Amino acid sequence: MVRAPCCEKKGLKKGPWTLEEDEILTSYINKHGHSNWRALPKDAGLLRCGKSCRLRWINYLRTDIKRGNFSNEEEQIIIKMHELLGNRWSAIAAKLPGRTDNEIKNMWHTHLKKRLLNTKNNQPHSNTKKRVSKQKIKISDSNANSNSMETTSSNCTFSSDFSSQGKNLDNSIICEDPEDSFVTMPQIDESFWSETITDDETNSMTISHELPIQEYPYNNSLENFQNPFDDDDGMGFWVDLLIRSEESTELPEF
DNA sequence: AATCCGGACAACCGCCGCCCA
DNA sequence: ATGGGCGGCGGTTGTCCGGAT
Repeated sequence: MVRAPCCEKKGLKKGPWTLEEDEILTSYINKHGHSNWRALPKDAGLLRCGKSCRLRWINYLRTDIKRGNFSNEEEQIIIKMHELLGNRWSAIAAKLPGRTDNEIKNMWHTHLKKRLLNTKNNQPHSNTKKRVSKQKIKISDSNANSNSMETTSSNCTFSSDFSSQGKNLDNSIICEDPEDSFVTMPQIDESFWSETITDDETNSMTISHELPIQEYPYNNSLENFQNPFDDDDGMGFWVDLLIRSEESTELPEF
């Protein structure tokens, strides 16, 4: 074997990335690409392991990352995809352009899982409101205090994500209820969560698991949700399921 | 004002499968 | 055919921050 040994951890830095490191990584990848993650940190002059660089790039620095709160449509797609695929975050992420598996995984564990749990316990809806957190982007470095940016107008929060090199990766507007910083969510029928799956549909699910993950045209709205799979190839089920459950484009209340 | 606590999310760890020598 | 490196993935942990007390 001629390859270098894996994971030489001596002297490698861990923990939050600094703005300077982000800049180095971004400019290196923009210039040379990332064909070899293991060699990259050494070539770029970073005291990080290749894995750490890869993670930082994929989850944070990539320019095509969509940042900001998940839309209701995105949340519902995650829920439905999770019903079908389980914890296959990367497969779910492949269906949500601009979202990373890590982001979706975090979203699931911090928000969606609890909602589903509450629903399945048949707990009454405590209220009809869902908190919307203000988007606040942090750039982790020694001067972190000065790196958060947030502006608020009367009833909307406009947040800009300034990542490395001052690049604006995403601008997002989070509208809030002007009275109490909550948004009111409509209620939908409990049957939303208990779709009956027929034998035919189950078969379709089984088949779909064996197919390569494909991207479907997701245009930020389920009204624009096109099913590229139809039923011929067995991928139609979950798409149909999503569409059928989307009479309302809002999330249920808990 | 200080402290505590829980939520959110970035980052790390370990495993697995693929690919290459 | 085999063994090891590498990338990718999912689970878990660490850290920060805001709200509550």
